[in-house]
Amino acid sequence: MTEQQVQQQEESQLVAARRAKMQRWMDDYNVYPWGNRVDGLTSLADARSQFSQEAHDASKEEGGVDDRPRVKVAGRCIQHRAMGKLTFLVIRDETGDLQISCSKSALSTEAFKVASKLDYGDIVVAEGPIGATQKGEICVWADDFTLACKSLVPPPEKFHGISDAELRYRQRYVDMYTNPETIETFKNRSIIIRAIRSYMETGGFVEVETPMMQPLAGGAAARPFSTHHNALDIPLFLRIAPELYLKRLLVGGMRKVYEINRNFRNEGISKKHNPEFTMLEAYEAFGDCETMLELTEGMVRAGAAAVSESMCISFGEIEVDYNKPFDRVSYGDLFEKALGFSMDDEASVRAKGSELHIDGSDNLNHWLLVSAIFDACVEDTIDPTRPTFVTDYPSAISPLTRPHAECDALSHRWELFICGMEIANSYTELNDPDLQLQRFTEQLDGADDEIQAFRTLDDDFIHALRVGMPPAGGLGVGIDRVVMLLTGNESIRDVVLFPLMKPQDSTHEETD
RNA sequence: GGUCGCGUAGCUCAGUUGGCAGAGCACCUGACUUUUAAUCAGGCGGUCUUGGGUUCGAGUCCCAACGCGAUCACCA
Repeated sequence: MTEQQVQQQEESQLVAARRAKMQRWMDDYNVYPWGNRVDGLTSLADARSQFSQEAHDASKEEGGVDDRPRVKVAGRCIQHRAMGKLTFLVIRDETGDLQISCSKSALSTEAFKVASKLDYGDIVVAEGPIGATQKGEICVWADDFTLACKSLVPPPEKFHGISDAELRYRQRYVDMYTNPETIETFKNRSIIIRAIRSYMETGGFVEVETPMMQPLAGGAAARPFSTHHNALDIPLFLRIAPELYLKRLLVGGMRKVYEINRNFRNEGISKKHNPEFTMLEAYEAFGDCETMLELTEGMVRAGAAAVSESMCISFGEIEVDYNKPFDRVSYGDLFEKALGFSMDDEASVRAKGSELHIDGSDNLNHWLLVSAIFDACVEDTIDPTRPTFVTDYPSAISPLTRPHAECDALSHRWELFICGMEIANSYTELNDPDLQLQRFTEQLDGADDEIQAFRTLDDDFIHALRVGMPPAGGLGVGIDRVVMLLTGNESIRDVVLFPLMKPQDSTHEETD
């Protein structure tokens, strides 16, 4: 927000009213509007569960003993109904909502005044027996009530929460308290990632952290973000993948390693792409892409089990049953089934390329053309309700992958698709240093000037391979996309707390 | 980056053929001891995203910019 906008907001009438009210409370009732430490708080869900009908009934009898459980709770005011000598308000915390009933006769004059004039958004602490109203609403009958934090900004519409997607992403904190399902999603994200970590640890994988700022951005083909280190006066790139560093760890002698962390790719933004995204990469020495396939199926299932008892989870119109074994189909079979001719049939592939008006279809390498056709019209033929491993990718589009011994056009690589999204990518790693050097060199030769500017041969990685990397399986999993699937959110922006947004106050210098 | 759609009060939205800027909620004042999006009475609130243009007159029509969304491209 610009200073001007902040100023406008602070000058608005609604804010001014809240400031005035706060000042009155400070002057007249000696209220400190910013609160202090509070011990012994009970969550709202906990407090609600402590309600006892017997104790409630007994407390209403003439001369009955009041042994209703006492609770101390805190939350943000989301509803407020003042009725003269009685005020009802509903507060919210991350576990749910609970009504607080404030009777003038049970509270100090000051506390009752504050309660009856409370604003939506104020954070309060209330203490008292947990009981119910005449209509049966479970509530805390407050005998102590204090302001914990004055909210100076009025909340959006009180009943429906905010629906404007832009506002939800820009002011996530407002989205979170007005739309409880937002917190639910991010708690589930945490649960899923914890389940995945636990699954990896159980499998003997060691979590490591490798550089996010790299002198050479390798391990994938994306465009990197670039930055600069002042003291060393060198350019640095935000990593596009941790791959080349994780493999060095296998060279060093670690058997099973994984990393869950952010990658940064300077590419387009879409429902499935945020410029920074969370990726799990795992490498297992003496494994191959088959071991990684089994690992991945178990991992996705562990995540699903952590957030869903039935493990049947809807994603838009699609329902996926994660109990069932995942499908697998080879790249070539899928291609032939979708198009009616083999991907080895160069003439038909060439013809199809022209038909689809694929860029450079006349002189593109056969396998690159196959890949373009595959992306254009074969991927969509995968049943979205069935998690599907597509295996045996062409080597030409898999420069870090070991080719098949019997047919070096194909490689030991698979990708996992669920609901039309690419979720994971895995290969039997190439550990022949000479072949790897050749692949890198070919890749660089094919690159245009712009790509050459940031893609440089990683000599040290080749050196590491010469030292010797054991045969290994490698895996990358798009964690955000897994969370999308397992929480039923169709946009990556709904599973990333603070998705990248264009600044609203962009002052653009016109350079003519 | 291309195409299409949207942008009106704090929020959600209406605004007719181009003719005084509207509603509900929120907010302010008052009443009310069992409310459930409480109710009742009264009141406040606008750079119609921004900048140009057409017109006697523009929220409305035209052009451009900005932001958001959808979609395509890009992303092995």
